[in-house]
Amino acid sequence: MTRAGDLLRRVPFLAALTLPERRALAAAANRRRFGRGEAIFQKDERGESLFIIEEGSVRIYLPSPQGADLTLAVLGGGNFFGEMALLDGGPRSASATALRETATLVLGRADFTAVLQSRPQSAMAVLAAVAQRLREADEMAGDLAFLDVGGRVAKKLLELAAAHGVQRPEGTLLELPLTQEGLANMVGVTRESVNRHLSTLRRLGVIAREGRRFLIRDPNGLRRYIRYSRR
Amino acid sequence: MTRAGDLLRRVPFLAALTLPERRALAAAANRRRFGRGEAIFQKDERGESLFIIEEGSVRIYLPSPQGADLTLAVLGGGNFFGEMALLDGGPRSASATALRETATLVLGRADFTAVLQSRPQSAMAVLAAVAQRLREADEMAGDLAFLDVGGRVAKKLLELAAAHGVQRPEGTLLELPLTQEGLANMVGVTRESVNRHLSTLRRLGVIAREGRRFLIRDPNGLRRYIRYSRR
DNA sequence: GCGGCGCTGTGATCCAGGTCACACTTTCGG
DNA sequence: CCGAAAGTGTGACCTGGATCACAGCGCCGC
Repeated sequence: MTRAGDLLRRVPFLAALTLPERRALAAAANRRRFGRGEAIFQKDERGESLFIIEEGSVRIYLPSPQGADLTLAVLGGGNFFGEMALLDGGPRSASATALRETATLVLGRADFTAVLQSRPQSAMAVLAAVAQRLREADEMAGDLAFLDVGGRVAKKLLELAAAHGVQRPEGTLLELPLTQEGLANMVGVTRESVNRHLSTLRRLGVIAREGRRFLIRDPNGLRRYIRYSRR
Repeated sequence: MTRAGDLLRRVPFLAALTLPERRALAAAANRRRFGRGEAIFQKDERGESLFIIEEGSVRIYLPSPQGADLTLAVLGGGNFFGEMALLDGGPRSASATALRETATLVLGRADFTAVLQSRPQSAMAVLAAVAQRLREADEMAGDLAFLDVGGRVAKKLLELAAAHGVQRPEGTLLELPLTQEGLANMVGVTRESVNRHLSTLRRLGVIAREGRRFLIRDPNGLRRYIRYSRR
């Protein structure tokens, strides 16, 4: 219980609650753990719960009728997801799976809405978070429409660097181990195309491989690689 | 003022306000009119206001560094826009222009947040609306990643039919006059490609031109035309 | 320490759709 | 009512990226 209380204080939209309120919420919530690769929910299911990530990481994606799918977001500890079905009453708009061993707190609709209704600050924080996500979604659509594959790959690498980068003397190292297939799903192309662009970027000395992670030697090289070729 | 009061009652997220509150809000708001084609705001500007459409219609779009741009939404009377910059404090995430003579009510940040903070119902309604938009944005990204041009065109026609369609004995007529260029900007392709797909759809007897509008003879034909070819 | 499986790298091929160029038609303002 | 401007239809061409098909490679588990 104490652990959960601690967690909840670090979730922005619950920060406004008093300690007893957070305790009560933690008591009301269920905990669920998911193994690496385990599905949390599927697009189009009905959904009545909000998930808060205690520990681990979760991939939110649109499944494609064909094999491949499109990764919309990868979320880590302190983040929440699954709110959309609760807010607008529709079915789940995307699928979610755990990328590794992940622990979550699960809030039912009633508890979630109760918080939003009683705490204007919480509602504002959720509003800010959802607006932020909408912003990112629109940007993604723009990238798909305007950038060619090379540009999308380069831009995604920069984003990942900003989110998960660690400074090193030789450049920025991307923490999270990422397969080319994974990157391909983030930018909506085939693995082979990603491979070819990474090869040329490597040849240009812009990036390098460090085991299963990427080292970004020259961020400006990446920026220059973003060409608004299409339309 | 009375007019504005009437309008405000029809805006979902303000429905919870009492009449005097709506009057006060209408008094606090400015009114602005925009001519056909006039810019309302530009992407990346700072924005401190929310717009409520009294009458007219507004196109929200991402400008492309090259000429073409991507239309994210076309909004009509009773809708609001410009909320994102207010909610998350960022710059305008897209540009907006009036498609025809349009009258708006403009709410400053303070008035908007005051309503959200004092009326849980209003906050919930805005939350639902924003969630809805996020849903649509994600779907758009999925369409750009998964559908070929023909599929995107067909799907967009179906959406437009649902939103602006009028039943006719021969099929569904799309109210809003729409140029091929306009349609191309909605699905992120060139005007020429749209033209070719429309031609084959017409040849198939699925759609027909009725002056500047479209007549959809066979919605199922459109549905069949949506192929998840890519990836 | 070795066998296998998941990842990476790359060539060959094909085609959807972008680009350019131009003629025809409709619409609308003066 | 006429002329310009906006919108439509189509051909020729070219190219980015998908698809298919393997060949190394390295990491992991037994």
